[in-house]
Amino acid sequence: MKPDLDPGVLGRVVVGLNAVIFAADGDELNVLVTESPDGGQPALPFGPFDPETHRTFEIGLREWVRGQTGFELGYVEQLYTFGDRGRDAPVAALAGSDGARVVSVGYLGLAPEARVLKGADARWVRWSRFFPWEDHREGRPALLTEEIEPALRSWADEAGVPGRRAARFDRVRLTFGLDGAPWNEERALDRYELLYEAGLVAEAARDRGEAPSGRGVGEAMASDHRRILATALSRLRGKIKYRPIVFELTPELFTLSDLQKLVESISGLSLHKQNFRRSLDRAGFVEGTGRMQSSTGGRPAELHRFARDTMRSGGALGLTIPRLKEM
Amino acid sequence: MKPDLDPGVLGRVVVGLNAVIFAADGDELNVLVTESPDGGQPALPFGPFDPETHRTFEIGLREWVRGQTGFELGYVEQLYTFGDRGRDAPVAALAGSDGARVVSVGYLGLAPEARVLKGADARWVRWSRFFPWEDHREGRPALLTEEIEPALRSWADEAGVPGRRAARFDRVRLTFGLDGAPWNEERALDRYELLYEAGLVAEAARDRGEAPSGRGVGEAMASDHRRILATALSRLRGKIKYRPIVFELTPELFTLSDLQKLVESISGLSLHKQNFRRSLDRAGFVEGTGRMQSSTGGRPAELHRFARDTMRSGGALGLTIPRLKEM
DNA sequence: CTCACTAATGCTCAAATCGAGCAAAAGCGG
DNA sequence: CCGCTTTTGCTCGATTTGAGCATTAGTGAG
Repeated sequence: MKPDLDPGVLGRVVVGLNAVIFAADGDELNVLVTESPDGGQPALPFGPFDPETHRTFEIGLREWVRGQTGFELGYVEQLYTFGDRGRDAPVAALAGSDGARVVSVGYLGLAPEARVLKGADARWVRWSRFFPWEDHREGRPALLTEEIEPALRSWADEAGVPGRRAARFDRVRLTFGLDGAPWNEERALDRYELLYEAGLVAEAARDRGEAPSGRGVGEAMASDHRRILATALSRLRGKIKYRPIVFELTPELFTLSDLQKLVESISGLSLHKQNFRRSLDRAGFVEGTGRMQSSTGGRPAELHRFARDTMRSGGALGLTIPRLKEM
Repeated sequence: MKPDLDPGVLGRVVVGLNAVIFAADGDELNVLVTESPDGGQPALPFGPFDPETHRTFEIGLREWVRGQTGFELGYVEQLYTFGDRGRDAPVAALAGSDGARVVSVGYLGLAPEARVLKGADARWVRWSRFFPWEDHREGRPALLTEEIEPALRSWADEAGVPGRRAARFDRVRLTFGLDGAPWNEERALDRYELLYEAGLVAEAARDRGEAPSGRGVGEAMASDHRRILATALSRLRGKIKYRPIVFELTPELFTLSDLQKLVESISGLSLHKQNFRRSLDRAGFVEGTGRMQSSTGGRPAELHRFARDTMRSGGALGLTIPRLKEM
């Protein structure tokens, strides 16, 4: 079990940093994407990690995000490190002529506001363009019931051995909440991976070097960036339940409805208003400011702020998500 | 936002894989450690990642674990990628003479049984050697109340500005569950990091190049391995609550008490027996086999197995932890 | 000026879940 | 056969959830 790590023997590795940067814009959660160099497909912002100048990944990340977009990231958290061989093909140009292996460390970043960007080739878009099946705020999307579910069922049906068939059915049922199983919004990554395996996203055919059969569901991204984005979405959806990180996405002052709309946009669910509020003040997350906001019609709402310090001692550390029954 | 990733310009990076491998042995959860090359301090198994021969990190990991210990890992999951500069000092020898930057991808692996090992320099030890303050099965450890808490309070007290003092107190209170705040077993990593910051673990002085002041709490490990282990413990403690991965650690057949003992050993808590069982069959995780085990005294217990397929549709995907009130 | 409309806020009630404890059942050892 | 131990079954009150009704406070049209 002695390490045998002579760098002279091992192949070259280059480390890159991928950032999934979310920001709220009105009621919607947006993600920062760039136009990919190889034309057409949107990509996640990507920056090199230079071990000579950057003491930590996080410092390197913050630095190039600042340089490229002119803004300061707030909350930052490491997601996952992607190192599969197949994945460097799409970024072969970056690997240099000697074909170094590209390893990407994915990060999740949150910013309170979708600010105008310095560089022209990056823009904010809704996450739902890439995962339309994940937005259940208006009920279960038709795309899911009319296209995805039938396609997944026939994919499960195609499995050879009966045992494999049953296993596939079960997996489909549990990840997509079919036949009475509950929809779990946190499993966005599992769902993307299943769709990839079943060949329903355009990336699947592309990565196998085949011609795309049909359009595929949702908009494709460069390389494995849609998988990274799904990882980020899953992580964010899970984390708001046990850490008060929604407030990294809110402005200083907000109404309770604004906050609810934001949580709904993240989770892709519609929530029960009164119960959402109840859980907020049980946890002691927010405090009223007395100031009112004359809304777009209806009774004015009080402006609240995140109660950084006043957070109730015994209370939960995250939001509970009081889901409405599926319509 | 164009990537500028010319490998010729960037410094050298070497990727290593660190594995935290847990296995149950009787009622106790053990972790696999090796004797560190630089004498004395235990280390986590560490293997090189060779981009030439390994298609994915996971394949590389499984291969060298198989080669070094002769057994096959079951469940494997990526934890975190550690790339801070400071950390290569302790593994400088591994980085080669040209001082390549060492980036370690940490993995969590679970094995159903602490099998005898081929190689002689790796052995199974209880995790609690490294984190004695995390084991609350017999009540809150004396170490915590008699040494750690007072030391942390005086560390908080030392902070200059009053605002910083209050912030430190609050952080101590919430991570260690003081003054009425609840103890959250999942926050093992936060607690280790706080102890490190407060200089209460031996690694803190060592990494600053100082002489160790006092012994430090718990047994120290090489490099930042104790932090990696804390990451793994936190992850495992959290994950058993929403995925049925305890069963990656159980033998094929087990009694419900065995299972409870195992969960207690992982979480460091004692659980309420009847409520633990109730939550088990609400979720539909286990099924009886009819066979009995004549125990060490007392009524014989039925042997159960993990109900892989029968898992109740609507049910939770993980265990609930019906904690006993702190004694 | 009043009334309809809209959204915020306040409150209630039943169902489900959780924490805790009592009691019976089934082997073992003397 | 009796006391000991551990498994197993069951009950009960306290919380926490899910869901809906009612009231309040603005806006804008008639």
